[in-house]
Amino acid sequence: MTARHEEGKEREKRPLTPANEDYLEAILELGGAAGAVRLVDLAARLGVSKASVSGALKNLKQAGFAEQPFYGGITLTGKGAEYASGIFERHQMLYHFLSDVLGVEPTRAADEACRMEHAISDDTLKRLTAYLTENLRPAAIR
Amino acid sequence: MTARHEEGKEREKRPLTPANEDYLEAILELGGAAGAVRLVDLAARLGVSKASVSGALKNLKQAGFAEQPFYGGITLTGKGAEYASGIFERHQMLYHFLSDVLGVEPTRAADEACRMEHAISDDTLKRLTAYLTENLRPAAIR
DNA sequence: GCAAAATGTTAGGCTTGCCTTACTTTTACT
DNA sequence: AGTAAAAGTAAGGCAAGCCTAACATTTTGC
Repeated sequence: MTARHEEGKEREKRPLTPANEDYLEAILELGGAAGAVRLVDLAARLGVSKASVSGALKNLKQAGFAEQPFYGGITLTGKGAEYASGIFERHQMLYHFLSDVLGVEPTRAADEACRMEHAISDDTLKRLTAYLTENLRPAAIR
Repeated sequence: MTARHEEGKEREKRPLTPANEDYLEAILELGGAAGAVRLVDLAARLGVSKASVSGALKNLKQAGFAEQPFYGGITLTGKGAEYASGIFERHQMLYHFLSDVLGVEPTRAADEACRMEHAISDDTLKRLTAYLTENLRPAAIR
C-alpha cells in the first residue's frame, strides 16, 4: 500500500497484511497449532465483527494458511502454523523487552508489542531473542 | 481504523495518523524546526505524489501543525515542531537500538525503525532512552 | 515582460480493512 | 422432528492513503 516504504528490492516481503497476521496469530492462540477454532470466538477475541473475520478468513484460506473443513472448524495448515508462530514469537520477545526490561506497564507493553510485531524481520527477531537471552534473564523468558 | 486495538479507555491517543506523522517528520528533517520546505521536495523524500503531499498538508495545516504562507513555504508551527521532534526521537532511539545494539544492518534498521516509531508511547520512549543511555553507550548516541 | 518550466491543487479512482444489517445454514434442545 | 439460538455469509458503506491526469499558479530565463 504505502509507496513511501518501497519494497523496491527484495526487502524481505511479507505475504500477509498486518491485519491478516493478527488473525493468524489469534487462531494459533485460541486453538493451538492443531486445534479447531470457531469464527465467533475469533471475532470476540479480536473485537471485530463476525463479518470481518469471515472476510479475512477467505484470504487466509486462499493463501493456504488456514483451512475450514466444516462449520466452525478453523485450523491452521502447516505453513499457517509456522507463520503464526513467527508472529507470536515476535510478540513475546517485544513484550518481554518492553515489560521486563524497560518496565513498561503490562497493558501498554502488550498494546505496543502488538503494533510492532508486524514490523520486524526474521533477522531482527533472531537478534532480539539472542540479546534478551544472553544479556538479561529477568523473570524468565515467559 | 482498527477496532481490535481499541483505544477504548484513554490509551494515550495519537492525534495524527502514522502517515501524517511521517509527513511531519519529513518536514522537520528537510527544513529543521524553522526552515521552509517545498511540497515537491517532500514528495520526493517520501516517494509519493505531489497530490498525496498536498492532501496530507491540508490536514496538518487544519490541525495546526504546519503553515504555508506562500508558494513552497511549508513550515512547522511550534506545536508541529514539538510533535515532529517526538517522532524523530523515537526513530533515532529505535534505530540506535536495532543498529548499534542488536547489530541489524543499517538499511534494514532504518526501515524497521520507521515502522515502529508510530507505535510507541511517550512513556516507552522515555524508558528506552534511559535504557540506552545508561546501560549501553556504544558508538555514541548519534 | 512573457513564455516555458516548475510547483501546487483538484477531481476522480482504487485498495485495504473495518462495520452494520440482513440474510442463510447449522446445531441443540425439548 | 421442529423450532429457537448460534454461527456464518453477503451486500453495502465508510475512512485512510495512495495514484494519475488535468488544471492553476508562480518562478525563471531569455
